[in-house]
Amino acid sequence: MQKTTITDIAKELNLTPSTVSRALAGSSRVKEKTRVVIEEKAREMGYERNLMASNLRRGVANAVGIIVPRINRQFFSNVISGAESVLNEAGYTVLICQTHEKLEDEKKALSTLLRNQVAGILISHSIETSEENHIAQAVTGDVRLVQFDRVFYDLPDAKVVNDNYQGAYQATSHLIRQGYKRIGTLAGYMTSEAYKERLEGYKQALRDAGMEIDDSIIFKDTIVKETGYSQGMIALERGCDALYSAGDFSALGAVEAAKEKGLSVPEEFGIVGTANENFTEIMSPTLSSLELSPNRMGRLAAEAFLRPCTEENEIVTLKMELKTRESSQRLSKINTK
Amino acid sequence: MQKTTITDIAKELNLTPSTVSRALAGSSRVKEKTRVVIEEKAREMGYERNLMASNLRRGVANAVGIIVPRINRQFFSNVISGAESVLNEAGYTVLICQTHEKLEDEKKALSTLLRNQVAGILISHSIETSEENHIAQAVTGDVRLVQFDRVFYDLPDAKVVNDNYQGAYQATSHLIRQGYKRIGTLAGYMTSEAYKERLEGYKQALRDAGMEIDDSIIFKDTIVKETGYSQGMIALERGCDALYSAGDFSALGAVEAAKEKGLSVPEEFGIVGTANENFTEIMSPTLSSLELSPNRMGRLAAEAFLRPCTEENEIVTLKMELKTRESSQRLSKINTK
DNA sequence: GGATTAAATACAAACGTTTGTATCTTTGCG
DNA sequence: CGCAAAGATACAAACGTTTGTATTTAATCC
Repeated sequence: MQKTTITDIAKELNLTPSTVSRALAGSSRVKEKTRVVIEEKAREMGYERNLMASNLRRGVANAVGIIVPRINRQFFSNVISGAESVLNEAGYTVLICQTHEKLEDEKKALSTLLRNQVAGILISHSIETSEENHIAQAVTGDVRLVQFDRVFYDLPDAKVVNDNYQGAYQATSHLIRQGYKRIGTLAGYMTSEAYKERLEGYKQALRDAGMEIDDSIIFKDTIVKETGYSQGMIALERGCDALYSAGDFSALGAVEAAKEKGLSVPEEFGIVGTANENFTEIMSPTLSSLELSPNRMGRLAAEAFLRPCTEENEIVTLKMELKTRESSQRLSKINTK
Repeated sequence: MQKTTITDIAKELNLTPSTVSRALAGSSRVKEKTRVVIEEKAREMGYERNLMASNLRRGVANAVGIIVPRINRQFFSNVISGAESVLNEAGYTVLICQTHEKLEDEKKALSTLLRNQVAGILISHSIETSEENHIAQAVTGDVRLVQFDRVFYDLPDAKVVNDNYQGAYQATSHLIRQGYKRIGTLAGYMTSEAYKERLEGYKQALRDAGMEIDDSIIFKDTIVKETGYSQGMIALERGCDALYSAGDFSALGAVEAAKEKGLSVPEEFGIVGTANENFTEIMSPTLSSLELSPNRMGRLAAEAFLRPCTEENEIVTLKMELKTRESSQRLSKINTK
């Protein structure tokens, strides 16, 4: 059972493929009446346009690639989900590649997508990626690039990012207002602008409150639970009574460390995480966290791609919202109002 | 800056496109020496095979589609992740579609994938999907189908499923051994074979223990936290002292219900969930749960697709492993050994 | 050394669409 | 009625590969 082609339809109706093609594309060059007949026949014969042929002829695929470090992270899968709805709506197919945080895989992914003639690439680079050359040189001419979350500001394309600075500032200020005196941070990977910005927000909040910045309680290069635990331990030993963590998993580790030290949270130790993972509401104590909007980020990234002649280097920034929960709520709610 | 084609390379070397094509495909019909020269030139000119053209000519794309209800569910994103590694390794591109649990979207996804000439489709059908006709008729001749997790056994293709029956049986038996006397179940959606099987496993465990099966404490058609809470409430009112839940989120809701009723877990109320979501270890009390192997399932589904002439209707079953945690561990560990 | 065979490469058609140009119809107008 | 101008459709080339067949070149043997 061969798939039906426009040539089949044309033969059936004593027309030419070109007319059929134009009819199905809704061109004004074919008479209303014949168009209806053609559409009817196409439906009847179960015609489905062969995208390979169409794309080949037109020189582009209506496919868009998305490159993320890991698809099975809550944040990224939600970004993808958001982008996918918008892109499907607009008639695009979505190709998804993971880099597993490896530069090598990122290069492979770019090349795969280019071979597939994608019309655009939405990318959040891997932790291993410290410079943007391979991205710049991969994306030539007719492929539109959009970066999200983890971005290189030097590339001339649209970007959608979290307002990491503002978020970290807000979280840290909150801890200060709660009366914590020695506030450290689990700062994450410094290869990523996102984490650098969070660190800056943290620092500025301390400065604005007239508090000292102590490098010995700024912990870098990790975002998982295990290292959150070990770095949390060290932080406690160095006298921290609060931490702003650039990730929720590391915050979780730090909470465990505090419990093990016999400290009560939030009375003796306060903490705010980032990302508002689903477990933050479930754990005990519940974890205060900065809420991101991954789905929204995905939608916006997709829209930035779709927008026809957007100005180069447009940057969309998404505010982060602090969800205050038990882990940092030392004063009663009334007092803080 | 036009992309280089095999014709460009051919001209440059005074050869024909066919020779270049064969050389790059590693055909034995071209001399070793010229192949090296061609490969060299191809690299030098930055050649990348145009997949649109290649696929068109060969009649298939080396792309595989994956259809899941939701990409941002821990379980499915891990399945995808597993499948993707295997498929990428084998030179396939992966197209991902979500159905949002809607039949309409599922049909759309199938049609999208077929238009893209995918070589195969890995699918886990939506909750709304109660029969398999649209899948059967979509997948004609040369498209290989593999179902995973939620499957229709009537379709003649490879399947990868969890051993739901065994898992539920194991979980329920565990609750029985712990001395719970009136064990209900949050059974999930009956449109899915997976949940039906879990229900059967639950029933059989009760039967084998000589316990009565009471339909009034078998709750159906829900897997989220909110309904877990409300159904949990009813279960408690009907005298349940334990529940096997076919999902972790509904189990979470039931735990909340028990807490609200002032019952201590696991002393007065025991519960086991399913899926081993990441929050099960984090919540308090920690939640016993049946562990699935989504990544493994993805890999196996991909391998089933790749396997050349596998027997039709091959079914791979993955054992579920009970992770015993606080929520069901009423007897001391020593006693249960 | 010429005939026979094998190895290497060239030729050309095909995949199904799209699209610029050419041809044929119809319509409107003087 | 005849002619120009639209209007509608046909023709044909092209997109970049792949692949069966034909042709050239090199190797082998008596």
